[in-house]
Amino acid sequence: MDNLETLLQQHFANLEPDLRAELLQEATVKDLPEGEMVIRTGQYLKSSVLLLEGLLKVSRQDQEDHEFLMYFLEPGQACALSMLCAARQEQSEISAQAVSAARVLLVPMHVAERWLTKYPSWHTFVIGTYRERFEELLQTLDAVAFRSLDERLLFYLRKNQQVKGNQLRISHQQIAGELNSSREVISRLLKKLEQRGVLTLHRNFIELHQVG
Amino acid sequence: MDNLETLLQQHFANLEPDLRAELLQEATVKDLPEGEMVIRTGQYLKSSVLLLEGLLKVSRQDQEDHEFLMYFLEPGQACALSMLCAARQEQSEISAQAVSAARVLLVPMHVAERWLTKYPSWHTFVIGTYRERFEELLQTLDAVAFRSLDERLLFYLRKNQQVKGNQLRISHQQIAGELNSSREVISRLLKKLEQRGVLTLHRNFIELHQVG
DNA sequence: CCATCACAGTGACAAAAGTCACAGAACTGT
DNA sequence: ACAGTTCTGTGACTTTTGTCACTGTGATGG
Repeated sequence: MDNLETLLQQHFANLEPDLRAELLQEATVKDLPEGEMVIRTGQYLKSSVLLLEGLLKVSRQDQEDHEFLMYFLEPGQACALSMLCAARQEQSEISAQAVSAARVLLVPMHVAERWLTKYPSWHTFVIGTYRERFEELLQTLDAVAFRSLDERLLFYLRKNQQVKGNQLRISHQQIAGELNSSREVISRLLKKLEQRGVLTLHRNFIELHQVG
Repeated sequence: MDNLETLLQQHFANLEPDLRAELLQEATVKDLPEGEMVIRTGQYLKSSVLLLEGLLKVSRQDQEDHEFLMYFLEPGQACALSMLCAARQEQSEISAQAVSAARVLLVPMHVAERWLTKYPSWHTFVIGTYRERFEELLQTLDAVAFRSLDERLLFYLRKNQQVKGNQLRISHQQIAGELNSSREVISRLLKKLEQRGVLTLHRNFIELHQVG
């Protein structure tokens, strides 16, 4: 597929050409409609996930109904958690969902491992992925540990803004879920933020104003 | 130093002999008295930290006085965060403190990078370090995000128990700091735990009972 | 056009955690 | 032995967050 090669070149420019070629051979391409789950909690992964197109939302879940937004993945990035689970042959404790229609590459575990020694650029990529996600995670941890819910809400909205723009099509219920809070509380806090002029509330979407 | 080689063999058995030899040449050994900070927030790191002996406490801090226990490092382990900061030439946002007298190896950044391609076992070690710490961090995140303070307190105590044994020499104030709470609250919760028979309170130390 | 449904707003109350004030107990050095 | 310090316990209060109950409102589909 011509299109595929272009995407690879565009978003994975740092990988050496040989590796890109082998990626096309060894990896499975998968197209995901909006809303589809790529990874589910409790699943055993046997592949690493690389994102070619679209937007993925990676979140943490526990036994009960709690879920929790960790970070977004954009094209050219890989899911560190998927590598981690795959490598350990353990159950996934996270889930990934396509926020918008997405196209991913699935690299089988054993291939990914082989490449680590074969291609320096792959190795760098993997290490880089861990590093980036580690930092994201630290930020999230900070927010949860040190900030109160209203600050975290703002943090959450900004994070969404970065990848989705100013118009967020999302319900209060969903937000509550991803911040592990309850709808009523989120409603109240959003109202406050509206009064402060940070955003405007509409039915089923929130309009963020530019930062002053 | 003979002792040093023994320690290396003992705790870093998975590293190939050549690498262990080179470690002795290239890395700086540093002895830390109890309580000493190895890494401070805001510092620029130029080395990765490997632990040979003793116990290190790695915590996160923010601008204000908040601090936050992330995990403990035991001999044979390396600080993933130190690798991360060093590699990025960024300011450290964490701190590491010797809980008991410790001996560490400092591997200069450029050497560590060179080894990544030179020694497969080093490469495996680094990836493994990221993975382990990633998982620890996820656990911590879970605790903070989903658990209430009394559960987190228990989680914290167990974590300490694993590395320090049943007798914890620690004040309520310190605990409060590392859980980002306040002394009074911790005192009260500890009292509850004592009533439940989980532990016994003494001045400046807490005795954990065996898990039933 | 109306029944249904998801979404949003709100008041009242409960629970969890943080803050303030103070007191006593145990250690420390002189 | 005594003063000073650190650690701990506790009651009263506030703030933040969660829960419950109920209302309104727009969308959608027969």
